[in-house]
Amino acid sequence: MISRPGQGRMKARKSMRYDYKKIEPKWQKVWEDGKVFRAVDGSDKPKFYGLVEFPYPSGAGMHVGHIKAYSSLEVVSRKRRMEGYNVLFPIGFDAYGLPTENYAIKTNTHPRIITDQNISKFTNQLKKVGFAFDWDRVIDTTEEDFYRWTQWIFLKLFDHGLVYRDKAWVNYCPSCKVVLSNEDSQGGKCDICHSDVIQKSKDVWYLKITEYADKLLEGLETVDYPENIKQQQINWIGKSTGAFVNFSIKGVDEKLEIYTTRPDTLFGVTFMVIAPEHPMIDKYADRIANMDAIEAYRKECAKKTEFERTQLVKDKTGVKIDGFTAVNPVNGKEIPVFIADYVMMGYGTGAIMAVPGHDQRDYDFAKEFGIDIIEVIKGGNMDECAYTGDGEMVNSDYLNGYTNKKDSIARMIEELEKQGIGRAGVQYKMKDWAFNRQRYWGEPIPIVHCPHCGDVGVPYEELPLKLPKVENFEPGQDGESPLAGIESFVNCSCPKCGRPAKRETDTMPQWAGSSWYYLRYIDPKNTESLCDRDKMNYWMPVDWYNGGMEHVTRHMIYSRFWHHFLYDIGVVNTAEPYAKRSAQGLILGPDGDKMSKSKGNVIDPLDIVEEYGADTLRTYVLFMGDYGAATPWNDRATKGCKRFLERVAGMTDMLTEDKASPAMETRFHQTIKKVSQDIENMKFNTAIAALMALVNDIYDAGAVNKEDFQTFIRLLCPFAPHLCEELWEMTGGEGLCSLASWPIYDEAKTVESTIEIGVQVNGKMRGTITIPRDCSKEEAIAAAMEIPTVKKSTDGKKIIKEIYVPNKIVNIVAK
RNA sequence: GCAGUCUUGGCGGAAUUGGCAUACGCGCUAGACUAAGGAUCUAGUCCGGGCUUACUGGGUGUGGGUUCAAGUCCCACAGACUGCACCA
Repeated sequence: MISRPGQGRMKARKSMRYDYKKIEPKWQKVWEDGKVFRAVDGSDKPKFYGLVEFPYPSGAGMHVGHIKAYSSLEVVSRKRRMEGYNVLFPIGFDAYGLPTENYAIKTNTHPRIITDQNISKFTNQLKKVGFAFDWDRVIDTTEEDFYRWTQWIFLKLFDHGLVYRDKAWVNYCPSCKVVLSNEDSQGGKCDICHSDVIQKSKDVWYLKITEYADKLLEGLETVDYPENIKQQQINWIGKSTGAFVNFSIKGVDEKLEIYTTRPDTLFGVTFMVIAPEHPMIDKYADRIANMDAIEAYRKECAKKTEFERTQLVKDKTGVKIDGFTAVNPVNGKEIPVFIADYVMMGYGTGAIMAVPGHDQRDYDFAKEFGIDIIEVIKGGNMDECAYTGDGEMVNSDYLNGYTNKKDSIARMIEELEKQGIGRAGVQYKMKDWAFNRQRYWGEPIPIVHCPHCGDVGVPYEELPLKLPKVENFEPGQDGESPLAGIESFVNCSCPKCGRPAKRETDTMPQWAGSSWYYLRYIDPKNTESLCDRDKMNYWMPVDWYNGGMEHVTRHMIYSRFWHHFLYDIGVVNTAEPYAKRSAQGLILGPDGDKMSKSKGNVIDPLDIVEEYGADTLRTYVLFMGDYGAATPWNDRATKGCKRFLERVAGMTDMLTEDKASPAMETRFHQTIKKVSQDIENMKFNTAIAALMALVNDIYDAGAVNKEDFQTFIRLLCPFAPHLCEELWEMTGGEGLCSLASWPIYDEAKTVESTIEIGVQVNGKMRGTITIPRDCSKEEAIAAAMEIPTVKKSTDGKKIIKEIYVPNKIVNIVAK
């Protein structure tokens, strides 16, 4: 070890050397003026398309969470560029949305103005952190030349029969006055304002995403997503296989169709239940004797939010329909029909066959209403609860004796089809995508309602259908869109017949623009198509997409659906848009709670940039913990990262022309390997730890070869690029550090010639030996036996076994 | 209820995938430099015993198992988080 340079001198120099307030703006200007991070079209180089979820430009500005979300691919992209790739790392703004509109209403300012202000605020923040985005490709989903193509895709979907309009029970938010998709109303709460969602009958535009359910499932097998993300998408799509069965209704010429995953339990059916909204009730209202009671029950259900409906898991309620009964098609038995709110209109056919012996909900209901319970699968106790396990089929005629569920289901479906009373079928939990919103700040839906021709698409050449400028953005009465009040917009002529017609006044949901934005980055200024085909062939698919776990089901499934559709109609060149997906963990407040304005624990990234510098911020958000895990913010630890960067700057006092020692050379090669691999595996925390450890070793050595120092600078550059540019320039590096080559390691030089390994006796550590790498067992055992403590603990004992795992461990088993 | 992830010092977290548990950082303790330190540097820091040297016992949520060897694999239990949820 060499003694350290004089401390006083170091102190003075260091503060001068690491003047982040001077360094950071300097290099940001160099990068921007030189368009250093521009993606090049028509390059011969291999490409890398790194995508981060573009932000919603809220008035609050950025959050450290945004910084963490972008930092991963920022580092990967910078590394790729240094490795010689042509990199596309773009950013844009997903700017349509309710918060802006609500703020506009509150402040009586046009959402356009607010959006522009917020975008410039975000842009300023992003630039101050030094992200290597290609600023020539910024997109904004609310701009005409962008949403023109969002509308274009909608029209293509419409032309291909994937858009339909229906009166439906929808999730409706009385506070936002808007129809919500199931995705936007989870838990019965509005995703935007968190108030209770109610059920309302409305005109709804649907996109037939269910038609793509199987393709979305199959596509998952071709992409590199983490297992938990795949699983979430699989659960969301919720495919189940089973059968549709028709039950005839006594006295009327009507079949009641149900869906079941266990058709083999048909002999155990003792009643049926239909959803309160089931159309059959109104159809036969005149034959139902207790219509009053049924109406009363329906009213009660409508009052309940979906959340309340799903909360009452235990107590089953319902009303027996007094007017018709059903017939079990396999045994001719007459069974009662109930309405009950534990059956949902939105899944299957809105009607079920109830098998109380083998479904807990049906069991609870049967107990409540005193209905027979028949055992058809052996193994449970019908007096206690429903038996949902496997077992031998009983009381089931031709199914008796079957013990395998697969076989009995197959046999039953065969019978159903033979007798013409049912068929095999599949169901999805995922429902069609409710696509309209009664709001101003969104893409107008390009449809004209003609009294003669019906719903007609706006001609493609008339796109964009511009969002008109209005004075008043408040939703109209009964949740009508603000656009409904603008006569000049509403009244038009039918594109087909030319006669007077009216425009659709609803707008698209926020998910529309984000469903295809990644394509526009490839060719943001194109006026002829949404993206040039050659450019697409070069850049697509997105190589790596990072974002939040909260977008894994909604945004990602919607955009995969659109992309699959565009692929089917020949617009894009790949079936799947994203080859690889990763997700960052949350940054929690210093108190360990989720950051929120109301808790007052939000960290503003610009405060950190001001106090510690952008490089410290960037390094800390990646160093703070496992990238995928939620980690609390720690201001002290932030300071630790700054200390590290100061020590890096301080190394310029130790530069020498002397060659590094063999040991130090090994350390460098090890670090290059470690950092390179860790970045690929998103283990940024250990990559930074490895850099810190190397700095510690260099400080211990007291000197560092100048070229080695430049190697170090290049490794650190993706994390702390401003400082590294400065040190690169200071040490006479050619060009920009950001464009320098990524260091390459020599595998042979990553290993020491002699290594220290542990020695155990009976599995207990007794010491270590230093031996040549890959040395023989004899040599290692002999060295191990020389250790006094090993001698002592084996003394007088018989050595039964000597285990030597080369370069790992010696274990001596003695008795 | 179903599915998935997880539980390691005072704290955030490492552990090349079965081979020296606690790397790196924070904090803390002592010291140095200071007029001063919430700056910087040095040494120490899993818990306990020990002539504080040598050495030694215990230790990765709990209990068991496999193995020469378990934070890592298997079984059971407890707890935390995330997503879905009367999905027929």
